Order: sequence, then C-alpha cells, then structure tokens
Amino acid sequence: MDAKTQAKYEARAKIVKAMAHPARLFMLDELSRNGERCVCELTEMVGTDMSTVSRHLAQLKQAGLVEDEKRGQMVFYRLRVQCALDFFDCIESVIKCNAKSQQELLA
Amino acid sequence: MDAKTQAKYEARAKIVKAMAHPARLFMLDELSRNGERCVCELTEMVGTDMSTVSRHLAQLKQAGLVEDEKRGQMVFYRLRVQCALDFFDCIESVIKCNAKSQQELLA
DNA sequence: CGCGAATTTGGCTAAATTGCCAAGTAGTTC
DNA sequence: GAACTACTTGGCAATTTAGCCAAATTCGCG
Repeated sequence: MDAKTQAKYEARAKIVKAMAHPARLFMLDELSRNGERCVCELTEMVGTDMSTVSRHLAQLKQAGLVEDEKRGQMVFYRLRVQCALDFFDCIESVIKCNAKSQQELLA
Repeated sequence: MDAKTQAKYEARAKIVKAMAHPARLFMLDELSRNGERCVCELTEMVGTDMSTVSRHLAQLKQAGLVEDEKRGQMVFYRLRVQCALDFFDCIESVIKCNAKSQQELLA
C-alpha cells in the first residue's frame, strides 16, 4: 500500500472513528431527528458528565460531522452533512443481516 | 437514555468500531472489489505483520462484516453483507462535504 | 460589578487498541 | 514423519481513548 492509498484510508478511518462510540452515535441520531440540540440537552439525554459530552461533540466537529453555533450562553450543535444520515441505514442493514444469520443458526 | 436504548447504540457502535481503522477499511474495500482474498494476499497489500492482519480480520468477522473459509492451508475472507459497501459511499460523501467547506474557506 | 448557568479545558487514572515477536496449530509435500 | 507454508494465538510495550473532577471561560442578570 503506497503512501497515497494509506492517506486515503486514514482520512476515511478518521471519520468512521469519530462515529465509533455509542454516545456519539446516539447524538448524531438525535441531531438528525431534532435538527439541533444544546450541550446541556444532550448531556441530560446521554447521562454522563457534561465535560464528557463536550469532548464527544468536539470529536464529531473535528471530523466534520457536526457544526456548532453559540447563542447566548448555550452552544447548539447540528449535523453538518446530511449524508451522515445514510450511515444509520447502512448500520441497520448490517444488524439485520447479523440477526438473520443468528436465527438461521437456531432454526 | 434507558438500558434498551443504550444497548441499541452499543450494538451499532460495535459495528462501526470494527470498521474504524485504515487497514480494516482497506481490506473491506478490497474484498468488495475482489470478492475474496486470503490472509497472505491481504498481508502483502496492507504491509504489516501477518499476525496483525489476522487480528484485524478477526475483528471484522466478530462484527459480522466478513466470513472466512479455509481451503487447504489458506483462509479466504469475503464480505458477509453486501450492505457494507454502502458505507464507503457514505464516507465518501462526508469527505467531499468537508473538502468543499475547506475550499470555501480558502476562496 | 458579582453571581450563577453553560461550556470547554487541564489533569489524571483506568481501560481499550495496536503491533510486534515468538510460539502454537493445521495442512501440504517429499 | 520432517520440513515448509499459512494462519492464529499468547504475551508484551506503547499509544490512544474514555470519563471523571476541578479549574477556567463566557455570557446573562440583577
């Protein structure tokens, strides 16, 4: 694998990595449903420390998946790319495929 | 977030996590292009230790993304779910969105 | 200004991930 | 069965990640 190919897959991996955590997936999903949410709302929903949520959001932002806007003392986050939504369908497909195979094993 | 919701996002995160590495993404992509590959071929392409590649493949298998078949002394891996292919289009979209924003910043 | 709420950042520890080498297993060949 | 190839697994060190608390920052309000 040459340097260029390597760089290509590293760039892609960065984005996937940013999504590779239950809390971050949840927040992406929530933002896709609700348009935008402030950190305190997400914190309440996720149920961990606000500092932790803030760091998760920073990762999503860094990957270019979300953008933030400060209004007053609150910071609102929203999806930056609608395309991120398709991911969930993809993941869902894999889950269904796996579930199906599981059932076939039992039958 | 109740236990059920938690479990849902954890299951999804497992799958995403399995893909969150340049070498694993590369191998998935390669398998999607080529149908199947043995560990030694992938090892040569990726350029790391065979034991490392083997462990990467084990992770993909564990997530239900690939399946393996031993033929002779070689083990061939192939995609288990075609749906995994869509992921790459999704990632590509995000990359393009990001690149576009970058350009707009420069212009 | 001084206080309080929302958020980020520093610092730390625990846990997970990665990658290598070495050893083990399995199948092929002579 | 000895030697060889393909692969997996054990074990270890280095790096990264996650989550908490505490401190810093920023804004709103009286």
